[in-house]
Amino acid sequence: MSIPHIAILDDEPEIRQVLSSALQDAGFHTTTYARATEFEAALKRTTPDVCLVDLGLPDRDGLALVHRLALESGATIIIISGRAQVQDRVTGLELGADDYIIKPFDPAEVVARIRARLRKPGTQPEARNTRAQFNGWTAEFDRYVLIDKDAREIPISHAEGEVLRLFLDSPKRLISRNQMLDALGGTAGESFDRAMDVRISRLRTKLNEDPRNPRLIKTIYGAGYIFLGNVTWG
Amino acid sequence: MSIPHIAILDDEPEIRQVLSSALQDAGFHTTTYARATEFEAALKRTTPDVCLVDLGLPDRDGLALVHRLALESGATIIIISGRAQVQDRVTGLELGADDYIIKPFDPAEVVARIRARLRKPGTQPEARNTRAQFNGWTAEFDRYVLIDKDAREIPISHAEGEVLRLFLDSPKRLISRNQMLDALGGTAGESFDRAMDVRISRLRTKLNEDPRNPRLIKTIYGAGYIFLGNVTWG
DNA sequence: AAATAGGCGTTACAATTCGTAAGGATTGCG
DNA sequence: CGCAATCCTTACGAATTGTAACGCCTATTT
Repeated sequence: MSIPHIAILDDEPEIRQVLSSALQDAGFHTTTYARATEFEAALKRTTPDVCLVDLGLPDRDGLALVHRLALESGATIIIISGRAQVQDRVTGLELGADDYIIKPFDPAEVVARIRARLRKPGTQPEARNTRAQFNGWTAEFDRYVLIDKDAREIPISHAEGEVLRLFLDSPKRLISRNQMLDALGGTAGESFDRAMDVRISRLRTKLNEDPRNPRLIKTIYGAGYIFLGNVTWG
Repeated sequence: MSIPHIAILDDEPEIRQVLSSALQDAGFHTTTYARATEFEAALKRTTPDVCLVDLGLPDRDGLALVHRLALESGATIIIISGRAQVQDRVTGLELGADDYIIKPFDPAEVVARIRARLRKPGTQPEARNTRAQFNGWTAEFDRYVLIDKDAREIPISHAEGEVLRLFLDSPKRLISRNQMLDALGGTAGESFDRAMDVRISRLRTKLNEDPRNPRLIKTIYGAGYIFLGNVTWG
């Protein structure tokens, strides 16, 4: 499974910060926006899996934005709001929001509610594409093979494939060990992160990475990994 | 779509009454239960679309019930509870609830939250058809025959057919051994899962799978199997 | 009813996968 | 430069899976 992507739209920097770090700790990718215009511009390029929207935005009517989002994107929308009246909540939900969280909130509950959403079938971010290309390589995930520039096929194991798929789903983006662990169903084992090293090591071998100078899978000391290929799916 | 059916489980008659009439006014069918045992008995006959569960039940641990429900039924589960601590909510959501509403609640919000749930495209049970096609093959389950691209008929046994039908019902999805066992009425025998291997092995043979590079039935080490064909029923 | 054939679970053994351990290499910091 | 933390790699072995061979059971035929 790939890493779900959460968009956070809130005008208060502190709240963006709190939510973003809590969600990242929980294994999600996050992107934050301070204004609706930024957010809408970003939506033209890519759709997140979940949108956290603060209704108290200064530069736009938040409810109208929620409504449009719901109609057009199919993403899960969670409103965060200081307005606690039942009528506000009902209106928000009727206009298309999937959930409504009242400030002040506890980040742990936000995480739990997002997890509950993503658990349901049909909301998982797995478009489960089957083939991707990057830097002369082709990966075919239905057969679990890598194909190099000379059309030679190199089989990869399932575990290696899942790691590679994770990278290809989020290229040029830092992926922490924690994110890998729970994206790949880490059994929270004590030394399971060592296993992840090994998986990546084996993958690097098959990708002919030069250990001194890895071109595709780069290690960020103390933080995680980053995949540097130019990926196109399909 | 037919009229959604909401089950209400609460030991206080007044709350049952309030919820039930609000939901009926909103256009849902409702059934109420005062005790978990009643509720569970009813579940054996039919599954509601949404379950409203009060956690303060006297005769059972509500959370355990929620957990079991979530695992087995796939229905939407909404907890209603007087316990307002964040930790309670997080626990309930982690155990499989889809939403968590705190008493005292406003019936209008309950309705809005249920509507928001049912708006999402959910999976519905499909009619059990008798013929399916995939990747040049045709399977006919009334006669238990496989037909290859050259219109040659290959008989398959009942046990093989059941496995194949399971795959065709959930293509491109991981199916764990346990799911197979209880879908096919495995008596959880000690070494009965070995039998499943053999069934699959025989099925693969009839599908002309290359053992080194299976294209249709893929094994995922430690997890189960995935069927990769493009299936159309009918 | 006996004989026969096929379905299917069981067993056993070979092959594969993948985590773990251990030791070496690298990075960051004082 | 030295030390500690982090990371890489190799070898090994436990667990999982594939499949051939065997035998029990049931149904069908004679």
